[in-house]
Amino acid sequence: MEATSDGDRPWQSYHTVYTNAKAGMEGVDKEKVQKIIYELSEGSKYFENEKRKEAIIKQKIDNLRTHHAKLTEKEITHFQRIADNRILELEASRDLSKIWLHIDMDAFYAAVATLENPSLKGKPLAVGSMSMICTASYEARKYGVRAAMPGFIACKLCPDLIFVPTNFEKYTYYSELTRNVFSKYDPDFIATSLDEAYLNITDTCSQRGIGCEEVAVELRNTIFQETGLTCSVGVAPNRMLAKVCSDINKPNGQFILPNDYNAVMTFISSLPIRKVGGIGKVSEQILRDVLGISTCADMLQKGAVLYALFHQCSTDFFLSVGLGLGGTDTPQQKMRKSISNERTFSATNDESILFQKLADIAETLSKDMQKECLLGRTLTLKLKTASFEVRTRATTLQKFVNSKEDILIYASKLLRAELPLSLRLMGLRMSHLDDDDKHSPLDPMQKTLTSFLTIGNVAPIADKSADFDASDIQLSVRDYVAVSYGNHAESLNECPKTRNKYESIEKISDVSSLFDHKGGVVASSSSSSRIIVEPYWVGGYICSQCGIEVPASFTEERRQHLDYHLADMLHKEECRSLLQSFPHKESGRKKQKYIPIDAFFVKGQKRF
DNA sequence: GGGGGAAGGACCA
DNA sequence: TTCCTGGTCCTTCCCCC
Repeated sequence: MEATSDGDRPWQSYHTVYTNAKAGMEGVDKEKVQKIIYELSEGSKYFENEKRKEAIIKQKIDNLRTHHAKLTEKEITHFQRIADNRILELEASRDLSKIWLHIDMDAFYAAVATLENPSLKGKPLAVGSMSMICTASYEARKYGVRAAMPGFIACKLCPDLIFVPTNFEKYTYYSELTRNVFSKYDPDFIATSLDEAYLNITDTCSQRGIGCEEVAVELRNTIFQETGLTCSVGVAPNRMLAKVCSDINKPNGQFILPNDYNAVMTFISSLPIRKVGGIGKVSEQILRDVLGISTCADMLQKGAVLYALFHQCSTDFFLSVGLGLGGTDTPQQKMRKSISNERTFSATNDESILFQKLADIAETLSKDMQKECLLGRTLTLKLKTASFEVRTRATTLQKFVNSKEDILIYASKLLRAELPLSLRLMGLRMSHLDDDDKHSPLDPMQKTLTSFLTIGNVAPIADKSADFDASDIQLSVRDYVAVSYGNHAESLNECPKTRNKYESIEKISDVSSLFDHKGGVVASSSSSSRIIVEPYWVGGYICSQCGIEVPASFTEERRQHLDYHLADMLHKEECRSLLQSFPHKESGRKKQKYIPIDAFFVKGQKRF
């Protein structure tokens, strides 16, 4: 992509991930592929954005080169001492006692499609669509077609390419079959995706008195018998090396790296850094162009300069790669740190379309979170403009949420602040995650319905009979909103941990009966715990709160309108709550000014 | 200076 | 005719205490 001297072959400097060799692409005419990709991309907005990104990386490389050139002898000696000490420490941590096996299903999605439809066997196949390919069969890879490549480019590379849509239900089914087999060799196996896993086979080898090679063969045969699918396996003393090894004899093969220091060091000495997980296109380019590093062994030789130019954690990683070290212990169950959903669409600046899409994404995210019983506190809106510029905007909430309504209220606010804008992608991410159980039923961060009812202004038509106990219905504001959407409560029930919380909720079939004549909120409670509901559409098109008329076809406008009233109602209750918490001051003071609803969404604002 | 939030970016399949 | 992902984690910067 950078300015090139060979003006008649500009594609040679267009670096894309698609031109990197992946298993099954060894015999590909790289230049031909590069030329086609270049010609199809040139002049597009995507291309322009790639150029922009490339320029940033080039600038970074130039800065690092300058920094490198300025290093004094004294500094290099200093950093060499640090690197030498660190290498000794890392070496001391080397553990050659474990046998790790990495298993990777061969072109998994494409293989499942072929299994279901044998007529596809031997044909170039792509799983995905014209906009993006998830996996390509080995026959397609011969043409340079690969995962994460746009379908229209793949079509040019391979005109006979057959497209098959994704089917995650089937992938999950076959993945489960493979996992049943994995658990027989290591009950604590680590699944990294539907088609990949790490197995610690140390115990299996010693208990059965067989070698790791035999285990690998047996495992692959069993997988094939159980699923009809082939896989590739790598065996090594740690997970980093096992992963590299499984890629060597793909497809349907295996590679064993013995648990021997010399074998590991010989293997690693000529290994290109790009083969190592965690080193991608950018890291490879920086290490190569700044320091001339291309193999793992180079990392050790350049340890001092690495420490001088990069952060310690990065350099520690580089040195451990140079020593062929990797994870050897089975890690504790890794907690998910975030959960997200995003969608690409034809670029548009039509706000109604954008808000509708945002609502769809919020719904998907909410369902995903509820399935995993997760609550989140930081919501990030991701936007990709028509010119491929990516922006993220985040907000941290005062409470943990996972309902579509909560997510949408805050997401809409974030989006509104960015408009007008022509977008081609929107995404929502929830981070700052916590387990649902921790917040139920008495999470102090969440407003309970009990407190809601005792605020005073939402007149509780509480049944004061002996069997009513407000603590029985410790529902948060989130719950209150969720319950008010009848079908939404059902989706919450998907989560077994939360199901009990909602079992006592009576489904409200006649919504209108729960509103007073002014359209206000009425709460009632009895042993069956009747719940507050939100505004509704009188006659199907008149808002019960403000009387505005919005036809049924204006789905998004109606949704936003109801969201506004809900947020407004909650907000007013908060204000009243605040006023009531200082009753002794109220009489002597001017009545507190109504706080604008926007104040609730202001970044970082403390909410009472 | 440390912790936490926001924004951007790298990596992977 | 047109068409370049989705998900996650990490790093960096900045602000506040």
